[in-house]
Amino acid sequence: MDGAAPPDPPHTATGPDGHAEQPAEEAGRLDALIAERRAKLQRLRARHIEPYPVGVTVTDALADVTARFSDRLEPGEGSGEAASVAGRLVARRGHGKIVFLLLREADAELQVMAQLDVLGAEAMALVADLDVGDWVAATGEVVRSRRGELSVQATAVTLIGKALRPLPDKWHGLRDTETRFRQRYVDLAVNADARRVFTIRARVLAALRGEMTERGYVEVETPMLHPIPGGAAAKPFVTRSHALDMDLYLRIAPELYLKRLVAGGMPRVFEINRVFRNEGISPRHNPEFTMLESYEAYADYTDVMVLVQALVQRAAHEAVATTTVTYGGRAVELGGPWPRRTMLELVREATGRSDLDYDTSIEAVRTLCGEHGIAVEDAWGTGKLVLELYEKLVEHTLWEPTFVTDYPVEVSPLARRHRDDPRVTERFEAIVVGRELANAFSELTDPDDQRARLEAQALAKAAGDEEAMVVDEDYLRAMEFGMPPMGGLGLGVDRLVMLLADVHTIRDVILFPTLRPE
RNA sequence: GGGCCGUUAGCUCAACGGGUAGAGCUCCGGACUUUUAAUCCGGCGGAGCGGGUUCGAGUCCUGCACGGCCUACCA
Repeated sequence: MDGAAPPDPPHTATGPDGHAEQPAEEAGRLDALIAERRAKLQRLRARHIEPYPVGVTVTDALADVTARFSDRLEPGEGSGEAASVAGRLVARRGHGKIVFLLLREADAELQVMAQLDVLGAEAMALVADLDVGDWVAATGEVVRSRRGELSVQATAVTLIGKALRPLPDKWHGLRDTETRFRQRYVDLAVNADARRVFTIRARVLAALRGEMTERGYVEVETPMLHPIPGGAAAKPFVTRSHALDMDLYLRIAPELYLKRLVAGGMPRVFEINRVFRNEGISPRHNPEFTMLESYEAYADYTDVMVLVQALVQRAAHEAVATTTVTYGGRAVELGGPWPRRTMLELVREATGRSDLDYDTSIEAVRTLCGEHGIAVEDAWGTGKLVLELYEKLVEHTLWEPTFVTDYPVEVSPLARRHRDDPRVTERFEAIVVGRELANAFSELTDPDDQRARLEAQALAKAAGDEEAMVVDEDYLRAMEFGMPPMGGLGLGVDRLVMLLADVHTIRDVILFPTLRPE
């Protein structure tokens, strides 16, 4: 019985290929692809070829070669000029004794021809082991192929960085949003649109810095770690200093430090850098985002309006070469002077209550909010209620650039009271495509008024408003030393990039947006 | 934070009233000295994680994870 081996095992029938001995590999497809490339790596090392060499000599940027020969050479013609280029191998077309390699460096692409009778058998064997995704250098004459493609007729092809993982589909690219954000290196490698957006971002930053610098503003760097969070109404991130044995806050705005600098005698300062707000994450909100803030002595908010227009228009010119941009299929004209509208008149128009004013009884304004389905809180004064009406009814309707001016004092604790109306401040927000792009005011420079406003904020905080400000005694001391009048600005750089790049989520303009770990 | 939706091969996408999941690209082997998503022949590869219902679950229920959208807060 125990010796009666079944003569005809029913489950081991093998096909003509007969791989019955192979244990069922549980490793997935990806592991197999990686194993394949590792095998190539081993073959190279066995031939004493280093797949991760130290720096290589590359004399020509791909973009320079393509530009230099863009309108030269007939199909099949050689230039007699040599080039030494490098890039990522993004496509290969093998024909046995000739192999076409497409290299990409940034947005430039150039074909390399690897030909048996030019390179020799040994080098061709190396070319045969190249994979899409590898970093490759090539040297040779710049020629135009018979079909007219500018090419390097390689006399040497060198692997300069082996890729062990496969790149996504060459045609469909990478679409999965999560992978695009988590593995931005892959997104940038295969999606031209990702490169386009971040090129725009770089140009916007350069344009903003250029305009500010030319206008005589000095770029400064103020603390990211604040003992007291201030300068905006937002929940901060808290961190811990072991050396000081105290909590510190990642800044929610650089505002109060920049104003200290103006008090100290720097009449025009600006800073472009990250701020951090511990609030919700959404297609338009990332916990860390980039702000341009600037302060100019002797200026008021009307001067800042001129500055904002100049900044946005210059950024548009330098990033996308026009001030007429398209956002979500709809045109926006960023050029020309932007209209100025007070918040009150916009709310009057939207509600049809031409008699509405900051003196209107609070009950009447609450009722008005109720009529428009706006939930209100008991602690809100008339100013906050009017702001709610504006934000819910008006802001999203302002497509073309608009300066919305004269915000209520109640919601503007750092802005100077309006010279003609103490109930409102000399503050504006620049609204474009229904979204706030910038916030600015004639800064409050009266230390007594400032103290009163901060103390009101402190009361609100004590009452449970997590975003209310706290009293910053050192900032008040700086004010007491005397401040010149000044105009201040905060401009959301990410949103400006979104506008100019025509993208609709902030994660598309931030290289590594905040995500939960995988 | 709340609601809704999603997760199928390395990538991009399918299919089915619950019955052993298909394609293109990639990849591997072969042919090919001018391709352009090269082509031709052949081949490999898969249900986010965990429970449950069921004779049988990728499909139904449920928990978790991650993501997307809306909403709230905000910029």
